Amino acid sequence: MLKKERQAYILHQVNLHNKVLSATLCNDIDVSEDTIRRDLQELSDEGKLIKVHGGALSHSFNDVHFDSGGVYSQTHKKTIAAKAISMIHNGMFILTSGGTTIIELARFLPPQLKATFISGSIPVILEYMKHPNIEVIIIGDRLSKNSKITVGPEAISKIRQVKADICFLGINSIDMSHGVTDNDWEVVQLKKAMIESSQHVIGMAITEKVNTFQPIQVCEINKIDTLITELPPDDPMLKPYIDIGIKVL
Amino acid sequence: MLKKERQAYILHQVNLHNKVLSATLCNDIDVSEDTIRRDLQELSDEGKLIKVHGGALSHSFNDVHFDSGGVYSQTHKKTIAAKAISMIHNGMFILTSGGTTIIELARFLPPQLKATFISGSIPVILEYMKHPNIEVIIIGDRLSKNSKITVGPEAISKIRQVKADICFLGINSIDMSHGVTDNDWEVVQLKKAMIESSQHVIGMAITEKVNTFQPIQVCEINKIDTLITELPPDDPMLKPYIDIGIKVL
DNA sequence: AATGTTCCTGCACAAAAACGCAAAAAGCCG
DNA sequence: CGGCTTTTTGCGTTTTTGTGCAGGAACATT
Repeated sequence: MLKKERQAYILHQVNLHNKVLSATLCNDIDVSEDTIRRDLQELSDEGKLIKVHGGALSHSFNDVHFDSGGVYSQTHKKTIAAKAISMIHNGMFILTSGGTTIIELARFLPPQLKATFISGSIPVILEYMKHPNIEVIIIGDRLSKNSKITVGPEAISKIRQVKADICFLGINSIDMSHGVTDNDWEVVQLKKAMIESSQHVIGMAITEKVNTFQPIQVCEINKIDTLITELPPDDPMLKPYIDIGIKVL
Repeated sequence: MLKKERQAYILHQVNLHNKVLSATLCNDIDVSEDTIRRDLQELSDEGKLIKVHGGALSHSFNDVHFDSGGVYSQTHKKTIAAKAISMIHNGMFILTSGGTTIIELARFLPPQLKATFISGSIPVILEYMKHPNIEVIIIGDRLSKNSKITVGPEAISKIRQVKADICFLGINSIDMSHGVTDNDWEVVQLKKAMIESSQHVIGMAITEKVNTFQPIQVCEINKIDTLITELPPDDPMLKPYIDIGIKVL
């Protein structure tokens, strides 16, 4: 069998089944595994497929690209994400809500981290999918098209079954008297459940959102254990929060 | 034998078998390998064939034709999606598996359609999200990084709780004796549950996948109510399926 | 940490291609 | 016909290409 012929066969198989094992291939065609590996290497160099340990993947199925769009205040959110990541350790169970801040968090998780992330937010899950080591648990239920997160009683009951080590909450509004507030009733229900199911609650907010409030309350201010903003912890704006015992990063 | 005559013969052979070995040729015609090689070189320069180490290939054989977007056999898959859409009506509950064929289906749902789609496949859900009117229910559980679909007992039990009107199944392999088969154990478990929970099971497969099989069985052939391929229903390849009572579109 | 896979590197060997050269064949023309 | 050029072909030698094998590194899984 000619080399090109063989490579065409391999490509065909990959495109047909989205993945292919080198062991299977060297069995199908009658050549050594080295040859298969070299073929996969070449095809991979040509960008026809993605070579992985033990075989290859189709290129088309693999890269799901989604418009994250221009993220508002992205540099601030990256600062926040970096601080948040310092609180994550191997083996943790971590609940995360939705929101662009959480997406940034998901995007910058260190590659060697091994932990379990639980979420119902599709954009966040997309970022988790790119990570090589973390385990991802998806909360199922009805998909809310606005917030791109699963909402409903089923989702809430699933969250209640979890006892997470920490919970990262993207915060839309927070102030001393109203606590954490938001404007989507269904999302608020979810966040409430997440807070109840976590030993440690971490709020993440850019300072534009600090000291503002919205119609629906997520929780009292004292439910938040740690607050992360893009400012240094000694900024006067954050002092009231520190004074009532919230840890500020 | 004249040169022109010889080259015509070579071309004929290439077009007939899609490939040709220079060793075979110099045996058939009685000339040295150098001559054959020179002929192949000339024909290759004229673009009549593709010269490779050890012989030559027909041009059609070599180039795997991708359509726009990089999805393999996309036009076929669009044909299939169009046929599948004709089976969907307002108000239906619809279970869908994963796979590129289903993604095409999701992408081309008519905008005015109002129905409920249930799925655990992230790429498919992304397409559903863009639709203005449909309701989307997400099956939760552990996310399998390979197949980008939620798998596990929780997902299966959720599917069991559903009684869907129809189920669209992306099929990896189907043949008369092995039924529907696949190569990922966890995905197979899901598909089994989907079949049990649906009143009408529709298999979607490009014909390259018809009459092939893989290690793990999803279901017997008779569990499939309707089979959709890119071919017209009267194609002889599909006759055996019609004969055992499967509706073919 | 321990184990079995899979991967990469360098090597050897065989098959095929490229190159140069010369002989043979064909064409051209007086 | 004979002499000339041009084309085509075959043969040896050198290079390149394709393939398999062994040993150690990297990887995944327990």
